Amino acid sequence: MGMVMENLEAKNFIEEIIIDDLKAGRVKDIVMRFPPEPNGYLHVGHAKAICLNFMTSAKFGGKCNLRFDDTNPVKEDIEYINSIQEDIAWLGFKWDGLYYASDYFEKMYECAVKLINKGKAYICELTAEQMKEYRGTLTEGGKESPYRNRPAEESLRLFSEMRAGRHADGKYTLRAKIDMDSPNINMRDPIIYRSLKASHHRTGDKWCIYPMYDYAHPLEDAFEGITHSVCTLEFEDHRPFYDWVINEIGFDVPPHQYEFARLNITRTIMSKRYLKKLVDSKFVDGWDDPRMPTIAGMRRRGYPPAAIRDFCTRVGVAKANSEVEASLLEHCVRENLNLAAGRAMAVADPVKVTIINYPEGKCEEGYVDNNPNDENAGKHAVTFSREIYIERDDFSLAPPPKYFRLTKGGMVRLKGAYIIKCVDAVLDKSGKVKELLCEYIEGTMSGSDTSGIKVKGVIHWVAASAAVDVTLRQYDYLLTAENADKDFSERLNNGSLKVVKAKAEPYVLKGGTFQFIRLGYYCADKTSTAKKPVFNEIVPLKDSFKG
RNA sequence: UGGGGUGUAGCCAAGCGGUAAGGCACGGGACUUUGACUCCCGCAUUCGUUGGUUCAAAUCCACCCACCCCAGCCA
Repeated sequence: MGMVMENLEAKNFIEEIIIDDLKAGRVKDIVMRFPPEPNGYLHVGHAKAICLNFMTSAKFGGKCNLRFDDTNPVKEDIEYINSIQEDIAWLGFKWDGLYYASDYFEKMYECAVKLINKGKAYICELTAEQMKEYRGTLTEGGKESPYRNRPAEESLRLFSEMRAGRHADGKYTLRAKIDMDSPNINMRDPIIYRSLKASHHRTGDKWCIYPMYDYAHPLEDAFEGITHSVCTLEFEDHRPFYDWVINEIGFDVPPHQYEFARLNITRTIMSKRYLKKLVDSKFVDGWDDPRMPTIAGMRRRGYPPAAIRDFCTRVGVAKANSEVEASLLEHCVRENLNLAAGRAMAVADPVKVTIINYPEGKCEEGYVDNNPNDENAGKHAVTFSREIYIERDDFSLAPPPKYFRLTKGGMVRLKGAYIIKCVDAVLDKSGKVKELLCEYIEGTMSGSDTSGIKVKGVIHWVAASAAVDVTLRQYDYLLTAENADKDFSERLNNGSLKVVKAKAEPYVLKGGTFQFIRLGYYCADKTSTAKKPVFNEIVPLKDSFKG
């Protein structure tokens, strides 16, 4: 271990802490954990935490557990437990231990009894309103509860009665006895157990008291031998209580909590509460709707897991609140797809082109690389014939300066086939292009071009005879929000889901639903200044290929 | 007016007393059977402000300013 250590460089402050702990001999094996509450699907923000915990522990030869922090049964569900496991696995991580906070309920109860016996916890009868009043304010200390010095025996008795369900919810709470005058509100005798007669998705009706997060979390970490417990910034104020619990119960290898800034992405809703609202109100098809910033949604968009991992690595880990530009995520996706994705041509908004000098019924095959970045990927044939489709915006009646694609009288190369020249455009009564009449240039077939003609533009296309209809969905943007509190519904109604019937070459496309990822030419989007396409390839969505 | 945090380029982010890494974005050029990709080149005389210590400060000290979090029987 020591030898290995010499070569390790810290990439962020968490790693730095770990290296220091290792060097100082404070810990010898690193154990981390990802502890979601199963109350929703995972989103990219979680991906950052997942990557942090799994990658960091792996880097130091340690372990990383998946632990469901299921201490509030009313918000949790088995569906979320399943989806979370799926998503983490899809992201490419394997957890060492799979645990549930609910498995520790008995041990946690015992710890609470220990605290009561030590005189460090008591049963309080203050109502929620009184509790709030007694808690004090940000600037003034609180008042001690009249039940604070209740004898341990009495608290013990009431606590076991709570457990037995003999008291109504809200009647009693178990509180840690610390300091009602603390400037840190979390230390003003926080509640550690509440009565809650709710059926738990795993323990059923066995329990009717549930531990609070602040009390449960340090114990869960300690039980699992977690050495470095990483959470987000808003828990910084909770750390003193975390340490209090660890210290009062006493553990040989005390876990420590460290905090980092959560991920924010421009124009992206990253709050489970809002995402759940989107799902519940049916603004989206579900948690895995491709417009959602969830892991499941991104999976359906065709984002490769490696791209998400790369993104999480590139955003870094620090304590400054920040908002990463969506372009970084998009860059990671494009980069990954460009290297790995197989290519096929599809036309999202087709306009018919007739090659007037090409014989009816004749067809030829051209060959295009399956992946220009991978020599071993091979080629596939594309059929060329008299009637083809090209992208509507690959032709311009009134071309702006430096327009490289098709214009009246201009020439363009059809990728993998001939150079064509547009001789006329047939318009409908509204002035919209209905059909283009073109001529192909003999001797310009891709791969055997002897013409010496150079054209600036190359466009994608599909042959009318060979093309198959597919449903192409262009998800231009994830659901976004400048301000999630304002005009929420209105923005949701402007969702960017566009479903269009499109034509695609039949090579890999067997019909079904596809996400179209554009590769190649300039395609500025409407709301950003990006010149690069957001998408680069055609990737099957879930359940595609079934026609 | 309490406590806990954070301020380095448009956005992230290294830096840990020796004279501002890297990525994204952006600009310019080369290349190109998609204007993408790839490849070059450029992009902070300055690190929230103001003072102080020092031969030397983004790094140490002090003050100030700005922003974020905390008063759930949620996590």
